[in-house]
This record gives sequence, C-alpha cells and structure tokens, in this order.
Amino acid sequence: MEELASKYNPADVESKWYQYWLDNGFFKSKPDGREPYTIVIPPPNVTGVLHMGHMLNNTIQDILVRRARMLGKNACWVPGTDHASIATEAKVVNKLASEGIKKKDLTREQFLEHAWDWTRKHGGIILEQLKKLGASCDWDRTAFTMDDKRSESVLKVFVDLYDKGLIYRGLRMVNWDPKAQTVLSTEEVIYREEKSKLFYLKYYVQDSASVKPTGEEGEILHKDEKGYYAVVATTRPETIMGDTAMCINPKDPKNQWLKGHKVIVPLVNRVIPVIEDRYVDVEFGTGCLKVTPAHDVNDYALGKTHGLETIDIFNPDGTISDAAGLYVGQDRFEVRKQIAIDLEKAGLLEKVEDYDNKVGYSERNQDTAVEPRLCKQWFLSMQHFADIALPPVLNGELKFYPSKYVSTYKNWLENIQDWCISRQLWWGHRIPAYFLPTAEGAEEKFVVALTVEEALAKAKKIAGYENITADQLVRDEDALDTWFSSWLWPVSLFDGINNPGNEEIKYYYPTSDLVTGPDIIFFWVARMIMAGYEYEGKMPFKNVYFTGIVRDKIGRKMSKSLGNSPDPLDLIDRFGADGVRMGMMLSAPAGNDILFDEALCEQGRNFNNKIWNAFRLVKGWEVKDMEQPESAQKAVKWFQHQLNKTIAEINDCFDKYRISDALMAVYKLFWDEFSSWYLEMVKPAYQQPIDKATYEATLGYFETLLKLLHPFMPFITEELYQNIKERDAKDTIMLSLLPNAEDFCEKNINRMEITKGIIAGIRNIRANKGISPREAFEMFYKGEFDDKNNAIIEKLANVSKIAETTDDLGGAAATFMVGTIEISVPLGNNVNVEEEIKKMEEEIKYLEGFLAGVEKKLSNEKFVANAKPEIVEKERKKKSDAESKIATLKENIAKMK
RNA sequence: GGUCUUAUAGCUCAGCUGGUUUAGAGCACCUGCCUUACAAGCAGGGGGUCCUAGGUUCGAAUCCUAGUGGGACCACCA
Repeated sequence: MEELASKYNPADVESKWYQYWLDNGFFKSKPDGREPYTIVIPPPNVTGVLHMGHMLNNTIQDILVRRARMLGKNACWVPGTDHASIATEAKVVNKLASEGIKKKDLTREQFLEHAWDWTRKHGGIILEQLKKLGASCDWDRTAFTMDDKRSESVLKVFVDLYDKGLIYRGLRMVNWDPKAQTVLSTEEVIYREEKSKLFYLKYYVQDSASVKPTGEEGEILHKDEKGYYAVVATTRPETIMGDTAMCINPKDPKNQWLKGHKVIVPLVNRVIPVIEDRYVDVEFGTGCLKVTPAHDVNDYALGKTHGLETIDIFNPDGTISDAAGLYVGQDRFEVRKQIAIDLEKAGLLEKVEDYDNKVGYSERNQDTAVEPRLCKQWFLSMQHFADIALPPVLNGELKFYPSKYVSTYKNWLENIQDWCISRQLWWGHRIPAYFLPTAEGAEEKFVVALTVEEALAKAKKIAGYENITADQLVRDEDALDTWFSSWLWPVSLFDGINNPGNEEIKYYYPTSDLVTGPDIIFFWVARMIMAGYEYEGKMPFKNVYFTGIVRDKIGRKMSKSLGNSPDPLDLIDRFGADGVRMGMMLSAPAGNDILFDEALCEQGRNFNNKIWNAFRLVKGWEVKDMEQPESAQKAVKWFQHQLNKTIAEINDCFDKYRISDALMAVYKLFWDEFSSWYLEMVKPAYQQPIDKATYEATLGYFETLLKLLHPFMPFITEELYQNIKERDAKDTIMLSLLPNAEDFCEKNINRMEITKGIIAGIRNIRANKGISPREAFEMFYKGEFDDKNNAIIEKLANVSKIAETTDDLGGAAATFMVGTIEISVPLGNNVNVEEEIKKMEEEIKYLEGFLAGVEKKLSNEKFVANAKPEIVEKERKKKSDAESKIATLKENIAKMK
C-alpha cells in the first residue's frame, strides 16, 4: 500500500471485493447451531430494472443482514423474483404485437413459450444490479414465484383452501381491466380524481297524459311540447343502453309525481319502470338515478333487490356489445362523445355541467379505466384470515415500524372483502380446477385437484359421472393473481408447503425483518401474515420495516414521465455504491418519504474520501520503539470511552430501527471524534515517528470503526480492513464481530469536552488576532480545572505553560469561559482592550437574561414547593453558576479598565 | 365523508414518559485559509414568535381542545 492516491476511487475496489465475497461463499447460509437471522427479499418483477425504491429498500435490508452477520448470527437473505402476471403478460403481448402476432392467434402453450423466452432474456437483470449495490444475498437460494417448488406450493394451497371451503366460485360485480382483459381485485384498483362532465338526460314519461301533479311543496315537474319527463344526471351517458330502471327516493318531494310511472330511455326508447329506493340521494342531481345493473356495483345491488333485468352492453375489450343495440363495436369513450352529440340533436340532453369525480384505474396499467362488470370468478373468503392475522399485530407480537401502520392494517382487516383470485391471464399459475361436461344451461360442475388424475378420481365420485374420462375434463383457463403466490413467499422459500416441517423451515421461519413499502401493506404484508399463520401457525416475520416512498428533492414521486428518476447504476458509477448507499440512508427515517437529492450521494462519497485519507495518514506513519507521549496516552484512553459510548448509541438506534440515526452516529464518531480530534491528538510532528503503543491502539480503533461502518459501506471498509494489516487468506470484515457496548466513563468524556472547548477557544483567539499557530501561548485558568488533559491542550493549542491565574494579568490577556472555568491567554500588546470588554459585556448581558429566568423560577413559591427536589437543586446550581460567571467577568472588566 | 399522521433553522429531520443552562444535528449559507492525510478539505461564524388561538400545569416545542396548512390510506355521490 504505497503511494495511495489522495482521492478514493470506488470503481477500483467494489467489483473486486464483491467477487471475493462470492468466491468464498460468505453470503451462504445453512442451518446450524447459531441463532438465525432471516430476511426474504420483496421479490421484484422478474423482468424489471432497478429503480430508486429498490435501492432504498435493498440498502436497508443489506445493512440489517450485514449487521446481523457481524453480531454472530447465521444471516440468510433470500433473493428472488416475482412473475408479475399482469405486467409481464402485457409486456409480452406488446412485444408480440410489435412483431405482428396477436395473442388470440396463439395457443396457451405457444404464448407461454414466448413468455418464458421473454423471462429468460430479461429476467434476473435486476438481481445482477443488486449485486452492484453490494447486496449480500445467498444467491444459491434465488427463487422465482413460478419455479417448480413455488408453483407446486401455490397449487397445493389452492386445493387445500378449496377443500377447507374457503375458496369459492361466484358471480359478482368485479373490476374489469379492458386492456389486459382480466378482472382485478379491489386492491388493484386505484382511483384518480378527474375532471369530467355531468350529463342531464331527459327520460320522457311513457304515458304522459296520465301524469298528475301532486301539488305538494317542493315538487318539480319537467314538461315540454312532447310531454312530461324526468331528468337524470349521469357521468356515463354511454351506459343508457344498459338501463333497466329509473330510481327515486320514495321520500323525495321533487319526484313524487313520478311514482308508478314508466319512463323511456333516451335514444334507446326502451320503456323502464320508475322504482323507489332510499339508496338514492335526494340532494344529488335531480334525485333521479338511472339504474344499470350490469355496470355499476350499486346499481347491481338495486337490480337484485328490485328484480331488474341486467343488460351487459360491453364486450371484454371495452367496446359496445350486440346487446346494446346501438353503437355496437365502438369504444366506450368514443361512444360517450358521440352519444352526447346524438342526444343533443335529438333534444334529449337538458344540460351538461363540469364535474369532478373519481375514476378507477388498474394499478398495473394506469392508462386504462376499470369497468365494473358482472362475471363469475374465484374468490377467497377473507374473514377467517382477518381473524387470525389481526391479533398478533394488535398485541405487538409482530411489530410494525413505524407503528402508525398498525391502524391502517387494522382498518383494512376489519372491513375485509373477499379476495378475487382468478385472472384471465395465461402467464401465472393455472387454476387447478376441472370442469365436467354438463347439459346446456345447467349449473356448472367442477372438481379441484392438484393433478388430472386426482381430478378424474374426484369426478368419478360425482353421481352421473362414474364413467367420465380424463379428456372430458376441461381445466379452468384462468390463472391466479400474482399475490396468491407472493403471500406464501416466506413459507414457500423454505419449501414449507411441499415439505412441511423440514429442517430449513424449522430453522429459518419465522423470518426476522421484512423491509418493504407501505404501498403493498394490503397486497402483500397483510396476506403474508395470513398465510403464515394458516400454514405455519406462526408469524412470517417478527418485524416489518416500512420504508418511505422515494421522491425527488422537491417532493414529487419519481416517475418515468417526469424524468426525475435517476438511474441507480449511473449514480453508483459516479459516487460509488458505498456513497449511494449512504446517500439513501442519510435521509431515510422509517416511514418518512425520502426526498432524494444527489447531493446526499456526494456527501456519502465525501465521507468515503475522508475515511480513505484518514487511512492514508495512519498507514503513512513510521513506527518506532519509543515512549508514548502523555498526550497520546490520554487520547487513547479517552477515545476508548468515546467509542464505547457511541457503540451503545448505535445499538440503541438499531433496536429502534432508526437506521439513519445510527449512520449519523458513526459518521460523527469517525469524522469529528476520530479524525478531527483523536488523530490530531496522537499525530506525530511532520516526518516524526510514532510510538508503537499509540500506533497499535490507533490501528485497533480504525479497525473497530471500519466494522461499525461496514453494514452501511461494505466496499471501502473491506478494502481498508484488508490493508490495515496482513490478513489470512479467507479473512473478511464481513464475518468479523462487531464490538460489544462496553462500559464507558462519562467523567472522562466530559473532561475531554472541556479540553476541546479550551483548545477551540485558544484557536479562536489566534484566528481573530491573526497569530500563527506556531507562536506558543501561555494559558491561565481560574475555577475548577482538571489538569489531566494538559498535555493535549499543550499539543493541539500550542500552549507552553498552563497555570492557575495569579490575578495580576492586568489588561494584557484575552479571556473566555468554558463552563465555569475562566481561561486567560496573555497577549501583551496584542490585546484590544475595548474589544475584549465588549465581548465580555455581551456575555454578561446574556448571562443576566438567563439568570433572570432562573431567579424568576426560584422565587416562585409554587415552583419550589411542587417541583421535584432535584429539579429545584438544578435550578439553584444554574443560578450560582451564572452568578459566579458574571462575577468573574465583571472582575475582569474592572481589571482591564 | 371516515380513519390515521404531521407542522421545530434556507432544506431534511432529532428533540422518548413536561424541568440537562432562553431548542439540537446533518446539509446548505457566510468569513478566513491550497497548514506536509484529506479543498470531496481545515478553522471560525450567522441563522428559529418551535403553525395559530385557547386550555391544563409551579413550569409546555413537548399534554389537551379548536382552527389552519401539508401528507397517507379507506370509502364514495350516480
């Protein structure tokens, strides 16, 4: 290690050490006698690329895993990827489309061939990117939600839950994504506020002549040359072809006259009844609601109670179906525009108003509005799962950081809805249900089984199907929701479904910490807790650390369209992985959004450079067998205490998952205490050798600091650890043990704080007077002064003599206070008496203000009577301290004058 | 509409169960310095009606109430 560059270059070392760790299998874990520490990665989309959210998330996981390893635990971080059915299928469909191939022209097998090709080609890039970040995953364990073990687990769980009666098939109003052409769960729909229009349509009364105004107060009648009509306000005029009733509130005085009549749907000319239901909001619009049972959840409910017909006017792709009779084959949004024009022309549009409403979009496919649609799907009953998943979080067995998410979780579970788990997709786990042949129009019959053979056996037991053959069974075309595989992740990674009670699941489960974003608390976290209790009877993880969302520095979400999302790999190139990791962590308290600013990575890089240069200094020293100077001896002793104190602080931060605070504590320990103070205290004069004892103590401290830093900055710490001294072939800082939090002496640390204050004061005088550090000072003190660090003061402040004042310095000294100690430095002619007096007078002014506050408190009888005695005592001490300081200062001023 | 959360220095945040000198950190800013580890640095420095108004208390940045302004989630009006 000769001639180290004065700038640290991460690129030189990062890939080297990552390869070293891999080659030596340092990331691998096998069950053994040690305490396990397990993290399962939130599996990223298999064909995705690394974004800033991943960077944050995985940096935190790596910090936790590396620290656990260095605490002597058997740390196991299991990586893997998710098949992300909707997103991946969409990508494959697009890719095929660009080649002129339509999905519907392919068989399921052919399509899956393409999907697997795509996955093989793009899959796992993201895991390679994580390696650049330094992620210490056990890569041999890399799993995929659609690999054999995980797939088998998913199907087994489906069959099991079906057999338990928790999975059922039902005709429900579900959310339909017309682009992906699949249903979505309620959680997968996100609502966005939109500026839209409210159309007021005329529904003429069929038998206008029979209308009799009631004459009651508040009644509103609409009439024109064509007769009486009702006005219905709607944001979706294109759905009128599906209207099968108009609904009013029976208590609504405006619309009493409509009771019992029939109205005519505009343009469609279908005659529909006016029904009455208290569901209708009297205040909204005109109080008349068009009822379209096939395309709205609430209308569906109305349709059910009032026995209305449902007319499905949409095709799966969002175009108008034959059943509508009008606009057949046109897109729903085109029709909305067109129908408004046609209604207007026909005189059936009373008015149009601007209106803000919320429109649901697919979470995976945010440019497509979701369409409520009635269809038959597979559902999982959730009440049972809510019942088993809520108590452990409420009673704190399973902890959330930050804890505010407990109420979010509770709220969701207490209002749980059944989970629609089927998707009309091919890329995913195909539902293991087999339909039996039935007569036209008869109720469907099916069996659920893991294999065709088992399905056949089950089918044969059904009356009338004794002679059924395998080729008569038709397997359900649908696949399962991606989250139906992810919810098993902590269990399935250790093969706990296929191979219950195996050695690995017994050892690694429950896992320790889960690190993820709050946006998937329902999708994933809650459901993993459910599956964990259902299949292992235990929580899947002990703690959940919710990260914030990564935003740009002005608080906007990072997005491709805004172009405000930096490329993580580019950042790593520029600042080094360690620098970027630190940049991420500097501003990432749990649960708070992080406002990402490149400047933080720069700060990280600068810190790396600081460490690097401290190392250059220490390694550049020539060691000689000589006596240890007193200053060094005191410094070495002090730093041990300071170190122990900070270690305790760091441990405390980690216990509370305050990781950025832990980093800040190490940062300050290294930069301020170690580099700025300790190294200056022990540093020999230029080109002078250092004594062995100090040198070795310093190297020891350096190594300890590197260990404390390692979880945050794995690369530079390994590089320097290897270079501090000769290491054995397979030595690594990764597997070294972190120091314990040993006792420390507060008194020693406080004494050094005073020493630092004195040194700073003297340096200040030099700076103000422009006196060179080479010119030695004499220093006099007054007050309770502890002289144990005199050697350090002499060295760092260049002081030649330290003595108690003899009171006759006259006006020739600069003075300052450190605590209650007064320090004077004789300066001869250099003293500007007026300036010194002015300074002291300002100090007195401050102290008097302070003293007044304290005295006010102490003169308050109620305070003295009610406050705790130690508090009163403290105030008295404050008072006497302030008084003695003021006295000293006044005395000084008098002398100077 | 409901639930939760938050308001402290230019920025990002600490400040735990009220009392540790009339509030701290990091960054940014200002002023000196290219001092032989480090200018990606060193030495100094300035900067805050602790959102507003009430209340509880001997004492409030800290607890309570209301208001205002952020944020998140859930529900939803056709």
